[in-house]
Amino acid sequence: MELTTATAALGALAHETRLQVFRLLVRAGREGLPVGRIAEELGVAADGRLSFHLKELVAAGLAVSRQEGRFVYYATQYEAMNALLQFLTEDCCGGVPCDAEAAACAPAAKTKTASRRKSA
Amino acid sequence: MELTTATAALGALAHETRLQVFRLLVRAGREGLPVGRIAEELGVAADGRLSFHLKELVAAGLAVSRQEGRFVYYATQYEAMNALLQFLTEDCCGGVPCDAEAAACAPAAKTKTASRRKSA
DNA sequence: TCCATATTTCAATGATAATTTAAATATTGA
DNA sequence: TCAATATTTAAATTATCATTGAAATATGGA
Repeated sequence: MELTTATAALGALAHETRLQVFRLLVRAGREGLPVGRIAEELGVAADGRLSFHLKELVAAGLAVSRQEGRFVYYATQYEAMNALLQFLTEDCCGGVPCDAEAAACAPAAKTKTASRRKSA
Repeated sequence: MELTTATAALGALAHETRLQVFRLLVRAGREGLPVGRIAEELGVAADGRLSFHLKELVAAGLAVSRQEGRFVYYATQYEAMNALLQFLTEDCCGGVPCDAEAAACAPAAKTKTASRRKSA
């Protein structure tokens, strides 16, 4: 992962509403949630503001959207999330064994591939 | 971890210089690095700008500083880092087994305690 | 086709964060 | 105590981001 990409992703998460949305979507799994449902769960309005924040998450690569009927679903891009977490902890403590583990979260519905990496 | 705390931490990381500093410190381990060395490693000036960014990391709880002789050392606050990563992946996929693992990195020099959490 | 629901877009304003420049503080050794 | 190294602080400018308010687009059902 590139520095610029990581910075953009972190910037997208550095906002209370977006962070709440992101965490909600992480919980929601690969199928995601429609905008109205996101708004409802977080107790915010489904207006231009939320739309703006959702777009920011997509622009940063942390989420994807798809239209389904008259609803637009947003879902976590788990690969990007994992790459970001790994980027942050990379070569922790200079490679000396220190219980470092790359964070990983992949939705069971889609794949059951173990995400444990070689701990180097 | 609280939403506000996490947002602040992510905001601190959402800057190219600070992100580079953070990753450098993660690699450096608990003893950390003096400011001049950080500047040298990253190829940036050890000026007010770097000082400002270092302070931001400390303010966000992601780093700590200590004076040693005429040098000021900065080091990763691993506990905060781990808490943040855990916060981001919390209840991934609604608790359904999906290879979710809380990220963890603790410097070997200080503790060898396994940081693997119950994967729920 | 017309209305209602769902979501997005845009332009303007207001709020925050980063860089610059310059001066200040702290520690060590001569 | 003077000079040198190491790092921080502050005020002003510039750049970037978020909110507001209102209009626009899209889909499905009556």
